[in-house]
Amino acid sequence: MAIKYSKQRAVIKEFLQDRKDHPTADVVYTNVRKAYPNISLGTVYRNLMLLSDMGEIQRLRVGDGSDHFDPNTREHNHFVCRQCGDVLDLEMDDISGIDQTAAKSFRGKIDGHRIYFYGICEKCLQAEQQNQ
Amino acid sequence: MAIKYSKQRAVIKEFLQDRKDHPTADVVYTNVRKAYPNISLGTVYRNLMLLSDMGEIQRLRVGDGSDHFDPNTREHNHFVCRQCGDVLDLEMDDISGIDQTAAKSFRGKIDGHRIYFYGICEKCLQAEQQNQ
DNA sequence: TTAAATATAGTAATCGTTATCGTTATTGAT
DNA sequence: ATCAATAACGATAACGATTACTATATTTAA
Repeated sequence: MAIKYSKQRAVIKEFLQDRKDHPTADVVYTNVRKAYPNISLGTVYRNLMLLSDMGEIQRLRVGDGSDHFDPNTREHNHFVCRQCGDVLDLEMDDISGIDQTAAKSFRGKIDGHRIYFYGICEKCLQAEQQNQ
Repeated sequence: MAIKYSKQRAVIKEFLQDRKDHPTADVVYTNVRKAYPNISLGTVYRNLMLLSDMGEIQRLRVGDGSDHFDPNTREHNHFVCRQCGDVLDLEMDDISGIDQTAAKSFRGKIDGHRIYFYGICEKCLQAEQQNQ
């Protein structure tokens, strides 16, 4: 099961690299389709999974019903807007110590975590002010 | 749209209270069915959502494909076992300050977060040792 | 006790994702 | 360059979790 090159996979990865948001499979599909009209949704899913498994991208399950994909595999946190649903990067002071903090009171092996912050994003806050 | 009492909702809530794990809708359904054989899956879903909306229970989207429900609405964190998929409570030192830490470098309004720790639970660790 | 409103069971529909399958593309060896 | 193997493709069906629909039953306040 050696991995072979595919143009489709290259295009999908390239598209992801250029986005600062964290698109869902469907968004990747509709966009990649513009340059590559007969790519199939299954191919998009298969490659997003493959890229995640290879550690070249990150799959985010933010809890809004569909998976989001992040080309940045560095450990970092995310913010989810309750209004528009956008998923944004959230750079912050290092809190990697929380795994140890958690381990203190837990009788299993902790090897990682995911944090999702929720609230209203800058864009929605501004729109809110305009409508008042 | 006032909320009316329903025996089904009471039974669902009661069942949840008695569980220390965090069952999915389907688990709630198959169990509640034993005492209440003709309850419908739709009713279980509707009431779990309703109870979440009313703030009487918590919906957890841990990223394993189905929602889990927690009768404990207090703010606390969770652990997800990579092996058996169990979702466990994880009591730990207060880290509620992370919302402020996150806010420092973010230009939106943060009003909460969810943290999921991942790893191998105690039960699976023990089973692992037995098989060696 | 009755009428309005809400909840139910049963079932169909929807949505995101995964699996299947016959065809096409990549790759390493000739 | 040609070939055979094998991985990837596009199209579409299947799947699992959740939501929507509808006719009937239950709750509730007057």
